[in-house]
Amino acid sequence: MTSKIPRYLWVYNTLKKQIEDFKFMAGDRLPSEPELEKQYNVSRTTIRKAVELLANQGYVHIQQGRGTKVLDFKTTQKLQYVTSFSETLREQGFEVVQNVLALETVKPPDSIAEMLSISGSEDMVKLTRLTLANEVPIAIMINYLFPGMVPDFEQNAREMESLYLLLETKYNIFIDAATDFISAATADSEIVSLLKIEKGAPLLIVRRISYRGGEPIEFAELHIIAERYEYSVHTKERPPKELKF
Amino acid sequence: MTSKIPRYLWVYNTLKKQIEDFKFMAGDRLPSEPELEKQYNVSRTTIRKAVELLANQGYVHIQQGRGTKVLDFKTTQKLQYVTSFSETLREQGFEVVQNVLALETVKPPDSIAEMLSISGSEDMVKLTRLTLANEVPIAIMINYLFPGMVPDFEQNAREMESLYLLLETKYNIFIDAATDFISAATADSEIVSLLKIEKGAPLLIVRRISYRGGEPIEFAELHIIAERYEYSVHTKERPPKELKF
DNA sequence: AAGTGGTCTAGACCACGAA
DNA sequence: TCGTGGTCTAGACCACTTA
Repeated sequence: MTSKIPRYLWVYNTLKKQIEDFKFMAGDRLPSEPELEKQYNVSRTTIRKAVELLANQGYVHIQQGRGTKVLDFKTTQKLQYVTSFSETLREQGFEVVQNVLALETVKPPDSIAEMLSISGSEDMVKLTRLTLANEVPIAIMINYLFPGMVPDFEQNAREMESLYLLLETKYNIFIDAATDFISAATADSEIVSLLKIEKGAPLLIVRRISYRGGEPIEFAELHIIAERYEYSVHTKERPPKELKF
Repeated sequence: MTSKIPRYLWVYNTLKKQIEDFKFMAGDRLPSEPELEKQYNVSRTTIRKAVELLANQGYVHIQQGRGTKVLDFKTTQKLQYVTSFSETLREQGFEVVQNVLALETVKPPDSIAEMLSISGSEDMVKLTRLTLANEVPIAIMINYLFPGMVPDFEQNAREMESLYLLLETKYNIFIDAATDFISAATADSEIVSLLKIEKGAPLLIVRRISYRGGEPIEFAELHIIAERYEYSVHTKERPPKELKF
């Protein structure tokens, strides 16, 4: 029964919950690895995998020779993963509505074709939406998708809550990485009328390429009203040592 | 002799080099794990650790039952790690100069004290610099540091190339994580005169908290001319499954 | 059914930090 | 020196994909 999930995940989740419930306080040391072995009755490999996950999520800090320190998990959480814009807003407690402004089939502009490493003569689905949080306009979002990946997209698009959720549930497409290119601009007249802001107001521009298994599967362009939303990103340790050959 | 570095790192670096040298082409499969075991004469654990690293760096994509696919490493590289602004510019081939505009000891503004979870009555070192790339102004950078961590900072600050490099070499401070809060604004008159741009020009605002071992050690605020620099970020897979208890 | 990656064990020895 | 985490082995069995 319990056997559906791997043991290291069970250990990970148990320890994580204890940290979140303050059974371990920030600054405390986690029990040592041999001790955890006994407590959970698993091998050291399994313990280490669980603790490594906790470290990746920012719950603990591992130090050779010293022990594993519990961190203040509220400060360094949940920022390092692929999420959609609307999901992030919802997590922050906003009521999010996405109004579809346009749904077309177009040949992508050269700049986008180049970023996706495609020819540009291939048709793509272009979805333009206005994002409102608590009924206030926040952003214009434009998504480009490959028609072959999303059959009958038009029917589904108009009633979806989140594009990523739709991709996962209806099309079984799971995005596992993304690259964001972040810039800034001032509002031009088209944006002004859609977002109902003054001309010249600052906008955050985010261009995102989403990947599954190393293949680009989506391009998105967000024009965000800077005064109403802030983008946050958590970056982690440097890559492993380079060797000189 | 060779024993200074762990074997999994050696395997990792060897495979990585082969991918970068196109010994394995994008789309190819990496040899299977048992095969790599034989080739490198190490255990499966060691092979798996090396391949896992490659996957984390975006060189390969691992699929259970199917194999490990080599990716186009140029498209998804080197974006997920902590780096300094000036280091990034240098990597892109610019000649970077940082002019120190001011070096003061101040009590941090409430907003910054709050982000760092400190009282605000504690003094901090405030360093204000103008960043030029190929002699063109790019950004204003303001750093707040704890005086206790950087004794004799004034002498070192004026001649450093990169703040992070100085922290590492002189003070043995290694930043291992950072959170960026990214926003946009339009240039006010103070910025206008320093950066020599028109009033109202779009700026990217990046506020960064840097951590070592879960403790905040630095706060930085960048005002970047949006037309001259773009910020990029790579995010990865979602966290492990949550369990319901 | 065969081959791939995923989980797990029991045990060994090494490297680092603190007392 | 002792206790911590870091590396590594040889082997077992499981889960997924493809044929």
